[in-house]
Amino acid sequence: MHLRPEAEEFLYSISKEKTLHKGEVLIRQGQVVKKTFFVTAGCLRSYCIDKNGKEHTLLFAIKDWWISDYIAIHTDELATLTVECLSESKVIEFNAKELDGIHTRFPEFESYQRHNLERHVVSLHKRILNQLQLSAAERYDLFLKQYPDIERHTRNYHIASFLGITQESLSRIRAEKAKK
Amino acid sequence: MHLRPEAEEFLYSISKEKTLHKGEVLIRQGQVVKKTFFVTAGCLRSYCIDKNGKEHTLLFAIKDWWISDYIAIHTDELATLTVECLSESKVIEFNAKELDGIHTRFPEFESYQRHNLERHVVSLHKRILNQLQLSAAERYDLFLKQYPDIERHTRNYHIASFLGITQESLSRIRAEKAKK
DNA sequence: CGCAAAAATTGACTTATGGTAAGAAAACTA
DNA sequence: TAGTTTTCTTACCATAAGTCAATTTTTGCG
Repeated sequence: MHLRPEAEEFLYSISKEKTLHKGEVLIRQGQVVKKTFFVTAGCLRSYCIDKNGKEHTLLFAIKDWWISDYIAIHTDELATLTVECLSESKVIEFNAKELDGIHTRFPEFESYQRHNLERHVVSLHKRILNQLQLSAAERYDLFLKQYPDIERHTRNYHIASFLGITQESLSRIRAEKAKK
Repeated sequence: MHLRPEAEEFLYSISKEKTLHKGEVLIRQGQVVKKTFFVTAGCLRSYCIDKNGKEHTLLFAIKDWWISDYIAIHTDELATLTVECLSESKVIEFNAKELDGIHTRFPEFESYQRHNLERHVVSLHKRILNQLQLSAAERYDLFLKQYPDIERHTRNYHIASFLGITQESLSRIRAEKAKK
C-alpha cells in the first residue's frame, strides 16, 4: 500500500492497535457491528452458527487480511458472524463508518481498497468453484497448500467447518493421507 | 449510479452495446480475457468445466449485473471460465483494461465500482455460508427466491450445477416439492 | 405441424460423507 | 507433573447425493 504521509497519519488517528489472546471474540453473532480489523500477526476466523448449533467457518484471516462481518456492515443488520482470535494475534481496529469516510479525504485510499476487494472477490470465486468441483480430500489438500502451516493456529474442526465437512470426516481423510 | 455527463459520455465512448442470442459464447475457457460485460436484459452465466467434463456454474447474471472471468482478469491468466448467453440478452461490452483506466479520469467511478464490489463480496459470502449449512433442497428453495423466474431462462442442469448437485438430484428434489 | 434432438424424470444401485458413541491423545491448568 | 478438559480418532451404521441407464417430456427446427 502506497499512501501519502498525511493519509497514513489519518489512518493512525482513527485506528487502534490491539493485542489479542486466543479465544477472544471481536464480533459476536447478534450484536451490532461497527468495527473492522486489519490483521498484522496471528490468526483469526469468522464463522456462523446454524440452527442445529453447528459452526461454519467463512474465513481465516492471517497477516495482511481484513476481517469483520461484511454482510452485517453492508446490509446494516446485526452480525450473523462471530469473529474470534485463534492464537495470540495483533490487529488494527477501525470503525467501519469512519474508515469509509476516508475515501472523500484521501481518494488514493479508494483505489487501494478497490484492489483489495478485487483480490477478495477472486479468492471467493476460486473457493466457490473448488467447493463445486473437488472432493473433500482434494479440498483439504488445496487448503494445506493455500494456508501453509495455518495448522499451528487452528483446531481440526475449524478446518473441517471451513471445508464444509464434519470433523470426523476430516479425521478420516487425514488417516487416509497418513497411510500413503 | 450517479455520474457526471462527461463520465457517462466517456463510458459510451469505450463501450459497445451488443444483442446476444441464446447459446452465444462471450468468453471461452482457455482464451485470453479482455472484456467485461454489463447486462441490461436477459440472462448469462459463467461456468467452468472440470477434469471429468462436468460443468459448474459460478454465476448467473441478469439485468444490472456485471459478468466476466475476474479470476483471469486479475491474475492475468487465461480464462478458466466460459461465459455464455442463456436467452436473448443485451449487454454493454467493455475492454477491462480501458474500464480500469476510467478511475484516474473520473474518480467518482471508483466509488461506484467499490460499492459494486462490496455488494458482490456480500453475495459471495452469503453463498458460501449457504453452501456450508444448507441441504440441497434448502439451497434450491433459496435460489428460487433469490432469482425469481430465472427458470424462464435456465435449464435445470444449469441450476443444479450452480447449487453443486447433479441434475438427477435436482429432479428428485423438484419431484418431492411437487408432492406437497 | 411433425420430427429429431435435447432435457428431464425415474428406478436400481453405489459411494461419499454424516451421526453416534467410545476411547485415545493432546492441550491446558493448577 | 498430575489431573482435567478439550480435541482427535476409530468403528459401526445411516443417509444424502451420485452414477448409470432406460423412458418420457419438452424444445427447437425444417
